[in-house]
Amino acid sequence: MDIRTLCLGILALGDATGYEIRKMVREGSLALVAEASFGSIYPALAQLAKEGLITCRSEPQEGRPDKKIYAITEAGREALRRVLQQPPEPDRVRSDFLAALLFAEAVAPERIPALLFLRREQLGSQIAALEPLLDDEALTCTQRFVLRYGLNQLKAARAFLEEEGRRLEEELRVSSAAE
Amino acid sequence: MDIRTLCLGILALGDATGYEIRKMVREGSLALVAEASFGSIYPALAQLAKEGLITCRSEPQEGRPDKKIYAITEAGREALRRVLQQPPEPDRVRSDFLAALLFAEAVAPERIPALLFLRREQLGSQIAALEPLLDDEALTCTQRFVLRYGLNQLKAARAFLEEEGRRLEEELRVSSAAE
DNA sequence: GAACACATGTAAGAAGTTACATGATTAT
DNA sequence: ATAATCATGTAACTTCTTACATGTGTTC
Repeated sequence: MDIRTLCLGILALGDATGYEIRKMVREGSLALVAEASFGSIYPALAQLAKEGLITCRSEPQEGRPDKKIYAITEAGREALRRVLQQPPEPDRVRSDFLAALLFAEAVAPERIPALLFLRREQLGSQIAALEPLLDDEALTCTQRFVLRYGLNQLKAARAFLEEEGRRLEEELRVSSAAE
Repeated sequence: MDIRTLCLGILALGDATGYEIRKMVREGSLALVAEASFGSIYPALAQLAKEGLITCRSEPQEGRPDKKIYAITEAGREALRRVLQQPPEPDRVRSDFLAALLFAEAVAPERIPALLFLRREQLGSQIAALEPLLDDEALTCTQRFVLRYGLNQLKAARAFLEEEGRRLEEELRVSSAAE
């Protein structure tokens, strides 16, 4: 899903400014799912507006640039529906942690316990950051579902590391002692 | 982790050609972790060789281009170690499926059951493709760990969809009937 | 008074993908 | 015969990020 479609989809959930879209992508349930920077969001919004898939109204502000509030049009909804008819691509996971584990075994096995520890920490704080979002009463049931899905995945990873991480460390100790 | 480092790491696991690296990234435990196309692998290998982090020996072949077998050097190992000293970045998940779910609620809620179904199918075949790899006796314990980690995540997702997917569909039926 | 939140936008550059170029061998 | 596998490489293109440009208001 490219940034254009992402912006279009977010605007289907409600009117927003570019700034707000960025915030949603960084903090909300959308953060689990996608990424986007200002440098890609603003041009995407301009393009969508030019094509009539969204509209823009300016709200004057003092001491800062006018707020540009974008709203999806019926043509935009239709375009989004067409995209959603396609089966979504498989999720892509890009895990530097797992890659580092694999490579560390070859060149720096002593680094592995630290990698496991760091990841457990990281997962813990991600979970802690996400969990309170569930308390928001305003969530739709699908938003709640997505959040819970994300939490489920993070917790599954943490549980795996708790249970199996020590076992891995043990195996490595044994095999390095055998040399 | 950029493609350069990825190639360097793979060569730390053993000598390989560009073609083989591509295969590992598509099929092995590495497929869970990273992606790379020929268009990025070949230039990366050429660059690494120029910098002395890997070496290249050519093996003549008939009827096809010479096989270029790359091997990591001690300088390469050292460079890789330096990279591994840095804490790895948090995993990035890019899930068009979850995004589609969120957006579908707004513009095409009738599409949600199909999305859930498709994802369950997709997870099933990913799991089925990965599971037999565990039988490979040649896996190092870390490679096995990574594979099992990946399987654990896929199964956690599938279990979540089995249990909670139906509940979501039910909730949506109720709320659409209420209109 | 330093840092962060608000607010938009552009331009240069990084990083990678896709498609092209070439062609034998092997399996279906 | 048609497609897939083996094998390398380049060039054009897409896509996105980072950094710059600008400035006020608010919080620590």
